[in-house]
Amino acid sequence: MTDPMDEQETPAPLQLLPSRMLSLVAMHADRLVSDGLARADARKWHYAALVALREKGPMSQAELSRRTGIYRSDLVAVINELAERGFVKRTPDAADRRRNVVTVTPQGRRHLQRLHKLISELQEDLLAPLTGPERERFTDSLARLLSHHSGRGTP
Amino acid sequence: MTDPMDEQETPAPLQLLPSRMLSLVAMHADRLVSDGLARADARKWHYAALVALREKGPMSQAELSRRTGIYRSDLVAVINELAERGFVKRTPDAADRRRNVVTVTPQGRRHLQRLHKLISELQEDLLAPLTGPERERFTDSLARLLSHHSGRGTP
DNA sequence: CGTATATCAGTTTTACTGAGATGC
DNA sequence: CGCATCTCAGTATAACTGATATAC
Repeated sequence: MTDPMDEQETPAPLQLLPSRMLSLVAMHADRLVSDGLARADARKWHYAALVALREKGPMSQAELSRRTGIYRSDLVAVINELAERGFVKRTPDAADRRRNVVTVTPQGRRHLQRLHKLISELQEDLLAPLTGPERERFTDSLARLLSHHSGRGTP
Repeated sequence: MTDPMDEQETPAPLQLLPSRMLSLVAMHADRLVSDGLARADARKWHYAALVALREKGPMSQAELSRRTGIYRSDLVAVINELAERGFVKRTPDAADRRRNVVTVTPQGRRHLQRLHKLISELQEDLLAPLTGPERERFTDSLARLLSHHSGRGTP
């Protein structure tokens, strides 16, 4: 009493759809990273903000928001958290008094070093089942997909 | 006046972290698929449910929930939507009157065919920038990552 | 004036939890 | 009785929107 009507093309088993696998793997990756960062009392946006500040130097919150993709409104909380922990300093911009300039402190720099190490290990864990060359091809493909689907760089 | 303290390892530009790229590409894939399905008046879970029913034949909602990963509570709405459109039928199970048996209708089967075609095209769009062999390697890597990080099959 | 900034408050979305009614 | 099923109602999280005050 199985289904008597087997027509033309059989839908792929759900699990094998690239879009679905991407979504699931991304979820796992996300949990991996979030949990890892949580153990270091950090969140993804903490890392994103610190990296951006480290790359480009001190900048306003609006600027930081644009660079990291964190919403201007949510950025407030992120900076609060980083400031509470002494990793960044928020100082009014003398030149444009609407702005706060966000600066990484020495402790923030040390913290970023730790996070960077942590994150590297987590990427390692994430890609564990792939060989070296496979990882390169995989991340290269990801980069190509990303730039193709987001018109350019930071979405 | 750039930052005078450049220590050891430079954190990778955020955009190039595999975990981050995965997340972004997955988001794009998700929008692609969701939007595509929306144009066919469908949602991802509709497809998932129909595929599972097509694969295994009629089953109870609890069973369907387990197979698709849709939460028992959310499944109700999914089945409602599919039933409204005449794609599935919900009938009490005579053998176990707690259960509803969900069956795909002929229209449901046709609908699934359409969705299947649509989804295939969308996968095509998703992987457009990759060559044939690259796609194979990419999806193969995804599958390996998935099975590695979810202990097995459906999470 | 129109535009940008920082902040706060609120919505929307979706995964997820809890509890009740029914039946095994 | 304990356990499973279906259902509804509600929480939690995070992305996202809107509005306000201030300054350019």
